[in-house]
Amino acid sequence: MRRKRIRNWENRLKEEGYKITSPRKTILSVFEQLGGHPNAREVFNDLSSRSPDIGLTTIYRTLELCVRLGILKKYDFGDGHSRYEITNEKTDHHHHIICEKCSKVIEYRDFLDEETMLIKKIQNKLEKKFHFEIKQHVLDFYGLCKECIDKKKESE
Amino acid sequence: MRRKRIRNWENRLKEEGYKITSPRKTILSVFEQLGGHPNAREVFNDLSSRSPDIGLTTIYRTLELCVRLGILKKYDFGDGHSRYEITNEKTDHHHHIICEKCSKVIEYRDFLDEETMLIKKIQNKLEKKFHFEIKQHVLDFYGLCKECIDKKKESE
DNA sequence: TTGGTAATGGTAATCATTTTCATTTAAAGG
DNA sequence: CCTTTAAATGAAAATGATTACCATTACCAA
Repeated sequence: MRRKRIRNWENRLKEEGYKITSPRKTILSVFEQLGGHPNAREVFNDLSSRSPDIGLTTIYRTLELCVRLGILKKYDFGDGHSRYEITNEKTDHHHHIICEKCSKVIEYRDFLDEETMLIKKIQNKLEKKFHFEIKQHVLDFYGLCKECIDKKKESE
Repeated sequence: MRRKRIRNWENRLKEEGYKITSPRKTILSVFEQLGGHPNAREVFNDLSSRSPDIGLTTIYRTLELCVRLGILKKYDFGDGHSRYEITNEKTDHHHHIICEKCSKVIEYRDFLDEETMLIKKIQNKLEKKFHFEIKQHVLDFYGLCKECIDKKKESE
């Protein structure tokens, strides 16, 4: 049984009354094919050969629209570029390990059960204590990746 | 016994061969007195009456220098401004709850024992698996604060 | 007190992101 | 298939945070 590729994001756009345009298809295809956490310019560069007529403005607009509709997730790792990633069951909840030197990002999603429980527990307490309505959390680790550790050793 | 106020940051600067200058004193005093997580412009505005001759450039330079020396910590909550906070025993390790609407930031340092143990465990696992050298982690919660929840209800 | 050097401050530059506006296009209806 | 029309697009200019440059100033060791 062939599984039909359902482009969920097309439905989401239609649901909200947005048009399925050629630039939108092209931009989303980058996320479907490449994965990772590209920023606006990286999407732009990736498209520059295939679709040189898509402007950076449209990329920004499309990315923000998709974030609003939950099609993409937006991350800020503190390197001055907003980064985006397609939302789906597989990538839905995970954390990051970020190299402070070269900005490489690794993601992982094999949480310990203990972790999930602890986060829930903390979240409940915080909601009560501060009257917040907590929607999401970020648990990211920062450090040095293997390559940057090696480079550092060499230069010493 | 009077406890002499030891300005740790003066020592840190001297240790590294940096000078104790009037602008640096003034800028650091903002963090000692106000606390919170001001960004560069907020520091600048706070000083505009007291010390109108300190340039925004110097603020940026001083903040980054202090981050390099560990005198300040730098945060990025994704609202487009880097925010800074003085480092000391009291504020050393904590987490944030950030309102996605108004960008208010609450910090908390409860639940650290449980957290410490779990984080250590996760950290070890990740270091082995990905050959990373993990230096720090961020556990922040995002959602809506009481005021923004109320406002939202009113407007419905 | 003074000389050397780091620090400063104003201005201009940079870089990511947004806004503006004239032109193009998706998609609904005939 | 062919209009119609509002939404979408792209180019260029605007914005806003941060950084670079450079001439001037101010620590601080001698």
